[in-house]
Amino acid sequence: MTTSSALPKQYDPSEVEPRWLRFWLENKFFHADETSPTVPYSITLPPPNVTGSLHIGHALGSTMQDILIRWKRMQGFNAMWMPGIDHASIAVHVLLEKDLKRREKKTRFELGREEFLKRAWAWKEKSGNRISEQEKLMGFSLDWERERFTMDERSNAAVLEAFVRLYEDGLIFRAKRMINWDPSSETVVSDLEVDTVEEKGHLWEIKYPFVDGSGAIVVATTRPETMLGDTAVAVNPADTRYTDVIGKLVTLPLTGRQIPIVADPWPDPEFGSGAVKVTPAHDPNDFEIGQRHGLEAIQVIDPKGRMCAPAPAKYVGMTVDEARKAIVADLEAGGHLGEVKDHKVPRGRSQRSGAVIEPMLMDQWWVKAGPLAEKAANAVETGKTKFVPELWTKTYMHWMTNIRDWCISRQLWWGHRIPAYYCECGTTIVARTAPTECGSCGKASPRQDEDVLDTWFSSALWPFSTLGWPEKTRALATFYPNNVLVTGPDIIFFWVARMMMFGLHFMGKVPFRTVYLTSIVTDENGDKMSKMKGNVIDPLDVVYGASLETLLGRADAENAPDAAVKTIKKNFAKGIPSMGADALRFSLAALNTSGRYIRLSIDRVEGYRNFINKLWNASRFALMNLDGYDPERFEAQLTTPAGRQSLGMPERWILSRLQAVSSEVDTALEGFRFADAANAIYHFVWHELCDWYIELAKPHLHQTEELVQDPQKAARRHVVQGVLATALETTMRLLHPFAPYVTEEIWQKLPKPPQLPGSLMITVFPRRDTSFVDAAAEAEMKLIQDVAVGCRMLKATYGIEPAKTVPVGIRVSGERAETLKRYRDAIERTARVKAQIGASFTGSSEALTVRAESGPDELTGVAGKEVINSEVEIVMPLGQMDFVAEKARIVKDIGKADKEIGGLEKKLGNADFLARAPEDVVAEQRARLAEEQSRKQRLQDAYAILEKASK
RNA sequence: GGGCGAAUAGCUCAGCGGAAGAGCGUCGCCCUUACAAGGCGGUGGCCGCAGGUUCGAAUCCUGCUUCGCCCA
Repeated sequence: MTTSSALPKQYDPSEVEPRWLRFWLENKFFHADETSPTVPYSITLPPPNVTGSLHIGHALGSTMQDILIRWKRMQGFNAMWMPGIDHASIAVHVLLEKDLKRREKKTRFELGREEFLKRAWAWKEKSGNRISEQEKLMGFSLDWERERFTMDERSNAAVLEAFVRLYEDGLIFRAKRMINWDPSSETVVSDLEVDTVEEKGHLWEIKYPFVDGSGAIVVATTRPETMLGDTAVAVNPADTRYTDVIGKLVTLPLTGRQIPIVADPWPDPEFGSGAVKVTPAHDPNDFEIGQRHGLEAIQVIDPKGRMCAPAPAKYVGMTVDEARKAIVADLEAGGHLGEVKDHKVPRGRSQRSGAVIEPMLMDQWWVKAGPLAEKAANAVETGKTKFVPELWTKTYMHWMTNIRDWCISRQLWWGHRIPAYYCECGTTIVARTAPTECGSCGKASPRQDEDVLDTWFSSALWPFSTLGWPEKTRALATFYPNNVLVTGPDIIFFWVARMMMFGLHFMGKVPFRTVYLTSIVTDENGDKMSKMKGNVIDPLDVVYGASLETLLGRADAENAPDAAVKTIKKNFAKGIPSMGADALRFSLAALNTSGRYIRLSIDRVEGYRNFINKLWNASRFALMNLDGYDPERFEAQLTTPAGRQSLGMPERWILSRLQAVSSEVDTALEGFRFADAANAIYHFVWHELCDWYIELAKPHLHQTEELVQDPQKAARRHVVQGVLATALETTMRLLHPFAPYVTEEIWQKLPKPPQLPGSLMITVFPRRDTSFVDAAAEAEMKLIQDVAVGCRMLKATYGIEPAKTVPVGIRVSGERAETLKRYRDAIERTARVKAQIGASFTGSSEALTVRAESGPDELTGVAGKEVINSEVEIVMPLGQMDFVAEKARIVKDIGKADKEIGGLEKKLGNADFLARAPEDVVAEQRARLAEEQSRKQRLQDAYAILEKASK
């Protein structure tokens, strides 16, 4: 017999996890073969950014993907999950440039392109490998042999091909338009990567004198320094105050230039003076006014964020802020300044560098988004791709139908260099290989564009570039389109939308059939996790544990602000205990409801770690009691009707419940309801298997002399062993996608038929087998549970220690009495009572008996009474009962019954209800009323007995 | 300003037309030989407010209040 020392009392993930990870990797169980004839199921991991490490958002999304992939793999699909890393052009720049500045006090321009790229690659090697390692530790079953990088050779080839084809199709062009300029990194940034925040500022009124000397027009502006580039003043044509001045010329102060007053719908007569200055080169709205009126765009701010010619020499070289001060002072000195008010000013800041964004007019490369977006919108409208939760469809559609052209050039070095070549003669050549000479003038070596492409350009190709595109590979044929894309809603525009556009354009098919959007993980207070705040929970810290010192040391190394250090000290005063990958994964699944946020705290994970431990101990118990068990014999027994008959009610019950939970999990996962699936398993394992089945199994498993002698008992023991082992084995398969390590560990130890494969992860996921569904067993078990719980409640009410066995009488008749008698030992064991079962009571406060025949109760003494329903009640004789407490409890119960009865009577007294409600509903309500009335009567009887006794 | 959403137990959230639920917390009692990372029991709700539809509303509709998020 196995002894308890064979398995530790507490599950130790640190010992278990590395073993199975190695086993899975060595056996290449994560690898999918594209030539396999089985039905494919594929997911592409949204590639993590190479600058980071695995954070909690990745842990969430990837856990959901792994659950899907492991589930589908076990269902027999050819499941392929594509791993990779994103080169994150601008993020790497920001990081390396900061480092360069701090350590060497240099800019990237001083370092040079070549050396900078060398460092970027070195960073990629180090950081990229770390992320992959972390993904492995989480147990993610990614197909590592396919791992890719957005700047590896094959990706480069895909990007080049895509650019050239789009150019040839007229969907990529170069044009001078308004862009968001980051003066600190000296590059364009995407609209999507600019946050507009309201900052404190001023509204300045400036007087522009009319050229004809007839006074001045007052304009209001939040950016006085841009006046040097003004080329008009605009007023609303509906604004009667200005009707007469439209068409006049004003002199631009400080420059002496003459500019016109134009009528345009843009100025809001209510805002400021109603007249606005127009600077087409430095404001998107002004640019449009400029377009409408054919105004010149004069650039007075350079790419470094400094004033430049043709601004007056005095200001050239000043920063925007310096220029503002100087200009305001000069305007005031010249008598051109009007009122100055405090004003909230919207300011764009780069999400990446934090720098204030300058709108600038520049030549850049663009993707013509309209035609691509039309197809992408249509694919969702026609259901070729679906969003889950469905509400995100609107966000996607809204963006797609208000699409703007996509600026794809970046003045950065780390990325895919734009395959455009310029000749001195003015010709632009876009080609797959560098041209040796200009096609139109014949001059040698046209110069390649210095810029690189927006990172998201390569991401948009990712679902098919990873499978070999532009080559027509077998992998592409097998795994494209993907079944699902899992990502966060904040990434809909970056990834989802662009993958849809490029997927449809290049492949002619949507890249994925379903887009599942995860919630956003926040801390327990609902605040977004941030290193600046110190409330970040690092998934690997949860898995392996981290002391407060470790956390503080890391914060220090990352130059975290004092506030963050304080938060860390408060939130993680005792550090983070090691929870194991399974506990974290299960927590993320269980908390992933359809809400938009997941508030994660260590306490919650601890709760689910306890669940893993509970499962571990249930298995430990089973393994201690499975000696002599023969899985093949049991399996054979289950396949015959006679064998099935030999199962006891609790066995039939737990196998029936197992069917229910299996189908719940399956249905929930089909609908991406991960929390429902996880909670169904949690409830089954804890509150059905452990709380009831194992408790009921114990007496049959106990190896005694008597049992050895009695062949019937030995046979019964074997059946119980079989059911317990089977239930656990099935549970492991059900739970495996959520908690792969502990389930594999337990599964490997369980005795099971020899024909099963060598790893749990390649067994078959449980399917509903209706032959095991047993409503009768479920009803019988419910009665046993109700009675046992009733007994426990009576005991708890009177402060009787749970371990102490007390006598109870159970009044019940008919079929139910038979059930209770048959499973008397079950009640006695689970509630720790000595039960007498019969149709009526007689007795006193010290002892009672139950009579087989029905008749009036003759209780002369005091007793606690629990009414289960109209046909079952429990009485417990008590010498020193607290009459007051018991009467109060009964009064409360009568109150509850009264409330129910009142509601039901009202409902049933309503003629409209009787006439219009479906028959079965009416019948149900009638039955409930009868039940409640009977229950109330029993309670009143009990009360009367107490009254009599206490006199 | 435009759009999208949310409000249910102390907290986090399920439920989305026919008996108000779970997990965590909290309060009692228990070291009951699988598990104290445990067992048993209890407490706790005008289902945001006001109307409407319906025989019947937490659930559907309208308005309001409060709070999020996205876009300008």
